[in-house]
Amino acid sequence: MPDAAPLPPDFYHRDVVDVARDLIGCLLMRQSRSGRTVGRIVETEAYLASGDPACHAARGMTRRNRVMFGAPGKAYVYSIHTRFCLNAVSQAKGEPAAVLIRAVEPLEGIDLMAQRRRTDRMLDLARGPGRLCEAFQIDRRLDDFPLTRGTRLWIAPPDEPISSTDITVSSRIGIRLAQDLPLRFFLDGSPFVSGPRRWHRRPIDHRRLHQRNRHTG
DNA sequence: CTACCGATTGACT
DNA sequence: GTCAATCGGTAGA
Repeated sequence: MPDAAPLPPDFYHRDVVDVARDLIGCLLMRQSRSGRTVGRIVETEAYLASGDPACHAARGMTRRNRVMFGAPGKAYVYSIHTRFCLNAVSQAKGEPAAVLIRAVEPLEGIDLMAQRRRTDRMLDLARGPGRLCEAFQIDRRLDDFPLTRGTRLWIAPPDEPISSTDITVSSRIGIRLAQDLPLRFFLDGSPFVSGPRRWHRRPIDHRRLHQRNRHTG
């Protein structure tokens, strides 16, 4: 595969929902000392600058989410449950919005991904945001890194055209708040997509409700 | 400092 | 389908 040029800053300088949809089919590129890995983005989620309580920026700037408040086109990498998640900061400076890259189809550097993930199963290499980051050796050192340079970590346009009719929307995965917003996009029919393949509503978490009720009396 | 919690994953029924 | 290990981030005393 030839070197693929990165998407320009203007690509990210648009409504975050448009960016999330248009990232489906794009190529996630990672060049590290140990080699190159490439994957086709098959699943994303948008996190909105306003009206979205599930967005990390919903309750103001902190040390963790500060990158979201900056210029579009940068990586926002955060840790959760000992894993990392990769986002592309989008929309506009001062409007903290981002696209979570949830899954890619491994295309190049599959052996390297398998080594990092300690599994040979193709479907376990980069299906899910935490697995993806492990396969691509992405951690908080890449927080605030520009995705528009074509070095270390970048995103390139699709290698083959994606029809908008092949992209499905659903609710987002793994969040407690704002579960009903249609902000998850995925490539219809791809086995490399994580989670449900159609619209769903997550079940009520009774354990958490109980804890919450007990705590608030 | 403590307490709580999660944009997850892997193991298990 | 269910469940919890695990730890950095966050808020608050």
